[in-house]
Amino acid sequence: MDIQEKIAGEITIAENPGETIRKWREEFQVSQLDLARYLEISPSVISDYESGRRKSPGVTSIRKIVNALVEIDLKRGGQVLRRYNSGMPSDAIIDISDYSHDISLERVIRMISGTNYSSIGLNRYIRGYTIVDGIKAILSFSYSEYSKLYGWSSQRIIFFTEVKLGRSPMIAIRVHPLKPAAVVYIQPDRIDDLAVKLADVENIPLIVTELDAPAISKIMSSLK
Amino acid sequence: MDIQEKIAGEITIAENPGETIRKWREEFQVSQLDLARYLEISPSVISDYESGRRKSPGVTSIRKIVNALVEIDLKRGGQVLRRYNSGMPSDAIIDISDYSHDISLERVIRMISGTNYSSIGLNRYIRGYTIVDGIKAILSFSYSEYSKLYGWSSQRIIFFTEVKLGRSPMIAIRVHPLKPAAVVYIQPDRIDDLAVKLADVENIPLIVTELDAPAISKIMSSLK
DNA sequence: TGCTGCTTTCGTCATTAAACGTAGTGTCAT
DNA sequence: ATGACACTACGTTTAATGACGAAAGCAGCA
Repeated sequence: MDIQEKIAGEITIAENPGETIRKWREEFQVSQLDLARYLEISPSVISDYESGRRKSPGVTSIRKIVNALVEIDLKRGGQVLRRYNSGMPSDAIIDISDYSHDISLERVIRMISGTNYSSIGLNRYIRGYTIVDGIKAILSFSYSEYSKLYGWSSQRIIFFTEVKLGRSPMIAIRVHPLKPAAVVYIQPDRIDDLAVKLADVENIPLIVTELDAPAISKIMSSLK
Repeated sequence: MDIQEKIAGEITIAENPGETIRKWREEFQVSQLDLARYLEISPSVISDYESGRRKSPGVTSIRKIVNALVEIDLKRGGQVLRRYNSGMPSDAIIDISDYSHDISLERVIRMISGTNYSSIGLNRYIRGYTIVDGIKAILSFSYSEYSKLYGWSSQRIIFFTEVKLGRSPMIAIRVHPLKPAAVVYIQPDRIDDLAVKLADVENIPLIVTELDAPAISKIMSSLK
């Protein structure tokens, strides 16, 4: 989920959408005038929204306003965005890609010679994959950056390298709202009971493979 | 952030809001007819939205629709909501309380004979504390339930029992948006390097105490 | 075959959002 | 005080929303 959706959602659900628009405009430190100039409309329009004369703004207006705030901030160097989004893409993500259609999880697991440690079945479909360095991700990702693991669809496999007991990755998944379709540990030292238990609770298959990350990357990117 | 805002945000930002409305209506397994009946409007209105004849629905319409979907699901027992929100209150929280004013962290750590394992100073203040069973919390809390650890203020100490290496609790904190003022491990087996590193990165003092949970509970509740 | 339930399409109408522009208030630095 | 800037208030226009209801297209199914 990106920041635009978060702001738009807040505005839409708020008792008073206008006030919420104002809150975010001020948060971004954009004057009504600047916003109006950017959108090439009259400043009074912004005032009308915020004061509540326009009681139920349409999604197009909201989208325009929210996008404008974000884009203005980006032009200024993205200072505000960084507070919410903080950080740049890191080197924790080794490979990430999305497919344009469903791919059978069972087939993928067969191709990477995976062993299922959980009691969750493999008859589901994925639309993307992410290969991530477990330790680096934990150390370098802030909360909101975890959503980067999910690319365009949360219906995906996440591969973790640098796994010792396998607890950390499953706990990160447990605590985070987005859940992958499957988790694969790449050459882990061993698999802790808690990791398996968490996988079962979350209804996420927990797979182990002895192939290495480059090999997996090659296989996954060649699919379809 | 609750689910209504998430859905509303998605609808608003989507290229095609109507399709996104449909997606969520189907996700909730509500027919256009049921939704229309609940909102006491004609089914054709829903169809008009979803088909895109109404290109820029206002926030009131969206709010009504989103709330209706959630309320209908609740009436049916909240099956879909649980997938996103999952879980009931648990017995993982041993004690939780809030103070009506600031209390010096340094003083608290002295009273519980704590040792600071991190390089973060103790000159800060807390407004509450939570004592939680680390394992049970991880197993029974869904994402949104983690906020229960924070009571009224996130300016608080969180005590964890049942700690082995001390990685899991810090990872949970790392991944979650709310951050406590300090973390205390109650009689851990040992302290892993990664736990300390995470505490430093998060700027949260990581303390260890050899007192047991009931003793801590007594001390913390007697404060002021 | 015909019924029932779900959905779509469309013509129509009242209301209101979306925009303008002008006029006006308040607050600063100069 | 004289701009410059940020915002508010309001009257006005037009295009679109929000709603209806009727008709008709598809399913499944007894």
